[in-house]
Amino acid sequence: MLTEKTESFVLHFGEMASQWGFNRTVGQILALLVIHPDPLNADQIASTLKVSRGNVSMGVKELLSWRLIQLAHQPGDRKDYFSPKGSFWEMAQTVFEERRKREVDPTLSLLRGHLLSTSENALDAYASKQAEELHDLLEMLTNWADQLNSLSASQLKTLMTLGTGVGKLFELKEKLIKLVDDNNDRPST
Amino acid sequence: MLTEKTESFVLHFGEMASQWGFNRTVGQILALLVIHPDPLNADQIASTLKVSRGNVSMGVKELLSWRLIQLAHQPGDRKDYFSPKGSFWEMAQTVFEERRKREVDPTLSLLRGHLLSTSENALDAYASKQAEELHDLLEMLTNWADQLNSLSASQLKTLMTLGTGVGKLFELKEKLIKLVDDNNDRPST
DNA sequence: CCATACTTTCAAAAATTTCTGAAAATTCAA
DNA sequence: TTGAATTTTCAGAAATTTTTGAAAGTATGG
Repeated sequence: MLTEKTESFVLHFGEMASQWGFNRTVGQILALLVIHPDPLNADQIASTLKVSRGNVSMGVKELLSWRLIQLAHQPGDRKDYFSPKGSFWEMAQTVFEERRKREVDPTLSLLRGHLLSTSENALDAYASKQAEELHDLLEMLTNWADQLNSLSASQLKTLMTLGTGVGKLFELKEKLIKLVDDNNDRPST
Repeated sequence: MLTEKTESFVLHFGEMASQWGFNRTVGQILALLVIHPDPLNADQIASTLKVSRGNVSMGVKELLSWRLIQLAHQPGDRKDYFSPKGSFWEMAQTVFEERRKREVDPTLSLLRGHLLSTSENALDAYASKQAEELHDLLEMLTNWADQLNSLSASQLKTLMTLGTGVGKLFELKEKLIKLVDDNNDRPST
């Protein structure tokens, strides 16, 4: 039995789930486990979310395969109990990494394939040029994402307490960019 | 008529499209326009992708509403011709920004709602604590994303030519973090 | 105006995804 | 072993999303 606030939280994350590569039930299960202080078993999840037992079994299996939740047992109870695994940040890191593997890496491979083969006509030549540009952008973005993703929870916490300090870091970065820009613009003067 | 390479590119982006909030046809249309050196009209798109005229009309309408493509006319031809609007980076910026508005901002609002209201019981108290933690993480991540998203194309290009220099920036950042960490850890020594 | 060229709309069909629930499989205490 | 408790599977049902294509709508040159 959920309070109104909690229910809205769970329903909202059900709706958001598809954006993150899960279906609604999977999102709701994760949300429920995250806002609940104690581990829950599959029957509790099913009755709370009003979905079938089989659906919970599938959802829980998927969340385990993403390593977003973990299994535990209560003494004297044969049921499986589930709880979130790691902090929000660790969960986000897991999802980012997995999605990069599933979606970005294959795209980069495809684009590299385009670069290797030579083009016989003008259409192909233009396509190759575009493929290269997209490849470079994607590679650059994934590099940045990897850097961010490699931050430990404690490093992130520090950054968060820094608050506007994060902005400061970017100001610094911009100065550096400007410096390089200027060098590039007048290499001969 | 697409070459094999170009066709694989278009089909791949059709598959990827759902990850970016579009349907397959919309992804294929955008990919086709991006890889093609000249603007195409709706009939050309429909016959190349082998989808109905109506489907192209819907897809093109959506891409226009996202400002990812633009409309132009050829002299002496009443048909509408379409071409991508802006660079890959500008398109990525557009999609990021729109998705933040549609997906992240509502989530932050919901979480803030949880923070405002007081909790009557232990379950609610725990839920509020979790909501706050997630809120702070999301807000921090969107701040970073906004900073990255605010880079101009030329700034980005400079960063790309820097190559491993990007890594250097992060090393610098880590030194700064460490500095603050150390101050926090022993405030009295 | 009108006729023609073109675009949009949208109800229904098709395709795809998700969910259910009964049956099969597994686990474990006795 | 056995059998009760529990989980998993998966074929079909339900829900949702996408696509089609014919009809309605719009614009333009004559």
